Amino acid sequence: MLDISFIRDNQALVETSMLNKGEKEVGIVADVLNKDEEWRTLVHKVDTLRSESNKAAKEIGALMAGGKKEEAQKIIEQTSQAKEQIKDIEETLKTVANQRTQLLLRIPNVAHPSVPVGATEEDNQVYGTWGAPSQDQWRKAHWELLERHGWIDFERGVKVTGAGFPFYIGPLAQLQRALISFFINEANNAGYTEIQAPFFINEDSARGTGQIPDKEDMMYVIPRDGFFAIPTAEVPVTNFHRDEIILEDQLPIQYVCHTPCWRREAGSYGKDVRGLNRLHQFDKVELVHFVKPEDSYDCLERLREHVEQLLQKLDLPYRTLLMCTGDMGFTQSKKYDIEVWSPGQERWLEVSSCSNFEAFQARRMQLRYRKAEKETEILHTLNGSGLALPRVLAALLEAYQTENGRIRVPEVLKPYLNREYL
RNA sequence: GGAGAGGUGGCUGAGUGGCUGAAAGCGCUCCCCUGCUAAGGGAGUUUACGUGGAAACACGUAACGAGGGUUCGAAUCCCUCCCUCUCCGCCA
Repeated sequence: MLDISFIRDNQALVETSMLNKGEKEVGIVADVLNKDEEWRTLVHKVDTLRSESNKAAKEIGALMAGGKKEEAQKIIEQTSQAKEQIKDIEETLKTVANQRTQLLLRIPNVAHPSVPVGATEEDNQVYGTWGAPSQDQWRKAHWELLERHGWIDFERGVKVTGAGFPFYIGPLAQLQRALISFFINEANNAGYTEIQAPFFINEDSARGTGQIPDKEDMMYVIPRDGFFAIPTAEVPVTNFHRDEIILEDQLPIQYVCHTPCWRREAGSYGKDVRGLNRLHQFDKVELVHFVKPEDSYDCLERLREHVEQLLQKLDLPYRTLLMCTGDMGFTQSKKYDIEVWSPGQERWLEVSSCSNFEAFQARRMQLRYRKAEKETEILHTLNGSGLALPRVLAALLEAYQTENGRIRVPEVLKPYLNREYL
């Protein structure tokens, strides 16, 4: 969420920024300012009344101690009215405060000036490309390869769980495990701390990173215990430091975390869901940063470079998109998507997005750091996939297939797999 | 899951109705003293919000696991929930 005083000082900017992100209900900016005004008036009122009643209570205490019961009784009678008034105001204050935050939570993060203004994915900028996408006609789509080798079992996945929950078998399972190790090792070498996180999160955590109230439908729910299955490791890892004050000299903090991710993907059916393109459960290695505000945009570039270099080492052609305002999402202020070339399908597959959230998540989470001068400030959070496994698997299988249908092992994975072919 | 104990500031740990945002100790910061070192003295040291202020800061309110309640007044009493520990049960 945004800082209310920032909204107060920059109403027009927040409104245009909302429109740029395709959020049409600009009226809520004015609404939140009105609510805030109302809220502050009430706070002032109730604080004054409480102050008076605190004073009275002290007087009563003093009188009682002095044995002057009657005088005390008099004051008690006088204050009983004020007490009711306080209760009333507290009641409305609670509602108003609630409405105020609800509105605040509906205002999206403001995009960085360097972000192109645009409505749809058409308006995303190609930030860079690497490698030469193969156009070989003979290349098969990964699902054909997997089927031929019997390395994936969708049918039994349906039997055991449902659509979108396949079994990975033999070499495919090994390949995925090798990739996970490779990604984590690369991150370790780049200074990330490896961390393993819970796969379920509670409501506060979901709110902290912005999954609710915006995107609750994407998550699987475990109602009996009030948990959500994580849609990405971003949620538990970012919430790791929720409600904390981190000392300045401990920053930056960077974590790498491998988890499965669960997404309901409600309403997404069609051709792009074939094979490994879109699943309800998939593995991902996630990179999460906590940095000082002044460092966050440098950090975003380093994060992007790290992720790109993973694909370079795997020798998989990719392109990097700078997402436009309309396509980048509620919580981000700037975001890159990295898409790997899938030569069997002849299309780009998104395998990572690297985002700067600035203080948007951290403010919700009360995640601060203490500066040397002792005052505290909300810090900035970033994250990026490094990388999402199934689509990397898809691109890799297609890119490393031979004409006779075998799959070569990429050079950097040989230490993990100890062979030439899968 | 059952029984019991407990949750207080960066840490340890007092505190069973008012003088406690919180004793004491430790830690930390600043200052003084000390010709090095050890030691000593003094001051400070939670957070959020509101109001005023350019700021320093001042004032007010709230917070002693969370949420309700009793009371003129609650860290202290009552209720619900969460969490931790010990024992039992159950298990990777």
